[in-house]
Amino acid sequence: MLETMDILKDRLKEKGSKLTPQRRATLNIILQNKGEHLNTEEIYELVRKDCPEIGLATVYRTLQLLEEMDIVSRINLDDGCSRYEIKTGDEDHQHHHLICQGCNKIIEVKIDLLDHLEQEIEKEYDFDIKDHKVKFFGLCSDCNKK
Amino acid sequence: MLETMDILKDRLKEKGSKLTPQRRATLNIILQNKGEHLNTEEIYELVRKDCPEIGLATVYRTLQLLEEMDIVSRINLDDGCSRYEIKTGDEDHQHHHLICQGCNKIIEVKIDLLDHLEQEIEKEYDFDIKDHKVKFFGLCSDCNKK
DNA sequence: CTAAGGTATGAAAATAATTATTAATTGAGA
DNA sequence: TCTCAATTAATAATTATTTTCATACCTTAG
Repeated sequence: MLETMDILKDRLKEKGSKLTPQRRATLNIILQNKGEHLNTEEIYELVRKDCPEIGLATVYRTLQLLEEMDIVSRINLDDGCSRYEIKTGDEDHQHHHLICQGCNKIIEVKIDLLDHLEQEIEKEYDFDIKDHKVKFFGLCSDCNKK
Repeated sequence: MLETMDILKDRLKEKGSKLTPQRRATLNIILQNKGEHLNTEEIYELVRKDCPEIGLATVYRTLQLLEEMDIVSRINLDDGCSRYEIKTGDEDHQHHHLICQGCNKIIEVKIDLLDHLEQEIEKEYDFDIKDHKVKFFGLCSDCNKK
């Protein structure tokens, strides 16, 4: 099984770019925090522990790069900043997010029943769907009890 | 049938707030541009025609207010700014957006098959869903031909 | 070995959307 | 009419993000 880091290295090479220590450190933080949905600032703080000389601009640039390389996805939870999570290669098992309006917790939803809906839209609107983003807002079970 | 403007007036009064000329002008622009998805700057420019002395900050505040009052909804199309559209009272007929990656056109989708999905999620995750946002990215029929 | 030319970087400045502050104005109710 | 909270315009401040720029780092050609 190919490690994510090797995949990144290959994709960078294809593009004439290099896997630098800064890029390696940034990807490592994201890998080590699978399940979290860290924003840029949080990633920056964590990366600095391994790589204290890194600049914030480099983190921004690296995250952009990782998104282009299809290694992470950017999540927008309407909280004023971008968050990132590692992409699973498993295309059949996309997930979406439940955002609790009580405690801001983020829960990942593994169900994906959108295929059917997509087909219907593609037919009816003659629109070639490449990607979708779905968010659900509401109250988690903890907040519901209160 | 109650006019949207009257609804706004009532809801503002309940809260001890007033329907000012600036607020009236802002809501009017949004009503007159049903089907568009104007951003704050665009709304500001249009409102200024009726109400030249209005400040941009007031437009921001008014849009926030209109969202709180459940009169408009804020749409985030990942283009770096908030856009707004009037809310239809018709809760059974929500709509979502197709965003063309070729020409940035926005198409409204009338189909709403998410109820089923929501029920499933509510059961499985014990999460009380209040709202959802769905966006589809891809290519519209025009862009597909090219 | 050394120069050339590209990529990558940190620091700082620039930008864009939005929010806070403040002092003046407005308008509804006593 | 008078009073007082709500509202406003103008401006400053903030926040997230991007760009600029001079420098550092490689790799390859000479």
